[in-house]
Amino acid sequence: MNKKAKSQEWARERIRSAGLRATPARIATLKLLQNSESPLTHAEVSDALHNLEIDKATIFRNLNDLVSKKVLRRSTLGDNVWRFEVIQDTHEHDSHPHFVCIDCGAVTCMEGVVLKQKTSLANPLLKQVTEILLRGQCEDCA
Amino acid sequence: MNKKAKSQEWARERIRSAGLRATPARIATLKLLQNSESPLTHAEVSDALHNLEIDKATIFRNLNDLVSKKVLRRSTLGDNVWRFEVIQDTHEHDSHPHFVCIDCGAVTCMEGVVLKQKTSLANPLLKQVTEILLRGQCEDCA
DNA sequence: GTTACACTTGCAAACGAGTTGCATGTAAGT
DNA sequence: ACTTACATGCAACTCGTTTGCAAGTGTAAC
Repeated sequence: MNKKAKSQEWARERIRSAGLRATPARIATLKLLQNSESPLTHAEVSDALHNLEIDKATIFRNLNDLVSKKVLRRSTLGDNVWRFEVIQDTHEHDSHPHFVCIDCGAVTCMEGVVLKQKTSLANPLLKQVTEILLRGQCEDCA
Repeated sequence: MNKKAKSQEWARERIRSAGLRATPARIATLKLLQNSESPLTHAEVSDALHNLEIDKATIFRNLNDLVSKKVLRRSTLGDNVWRFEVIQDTHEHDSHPHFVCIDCGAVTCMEGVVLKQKTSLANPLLKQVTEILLRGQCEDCA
């Protein structure tokens, strides 16, 4: 099996195992994001797949569906535009903080960082934190 | 001078010293944000001041003007909506972490929480963090 | 292979945040 | 009080995103 067919099959399997139907639009979207080095906006995805003539609403729906199935991650750089990237299933992504570069959108995992109370007073809210997100400039963009 | 008049005078002075005219809309906006415990969106400001019947374009312009004059801080909390808060001119006006409820969207400021390295290894990325965002369920939604 | 149905799509219309042009109104220095 | 540069109200507009609905299509079961 050549590379292209492999990527195709990978995308197909990832979508199906998420409980979604492997439609051409979804496969193309996932392949595109998987091969991209940084998160892409809806517009960028739409643009890259223009030859397939997929409706923008469909792309939005697929991106959001894949996000809710934990196949993609959706983040914002502060420009009021969502960006999407494939969640690599190498390790558990819920437990550690993520760092989003506000310039390039790259998301990095920060295993070594943890939250601490400044005072001895326990903050009840801290117990309910499900995600920690740091925003700033990554080394490449600084 | 009573409390209300004091707050009014404070807002007036802060706006004027920023080089802007102290109009009723601006004073009301600044007073509101100063008395608020968490950053507010444009919609929330607009809603709170609805009895003054200030146009939404005016509120947007004022918020942005106050941001560019460094009176307010504008931040995005992951939902693609700008939120505004007064920059306190006390010695430590570092930005503090924000807690966003993933259900109701409520925002809480977490002054007492700080990031720490788990290991002794310094993470160079930490120095470039401009915003810390915690996401989870607030007490009301839990 | 055919069938059947739930899931997807395309289209268009609607939505919400935010911006802009322009005529009118007003804060504040004189 | 007068003047004018700055602010406001209004409406129209942009842009990203969502939604309702009818038509189309994966896919599991035959």
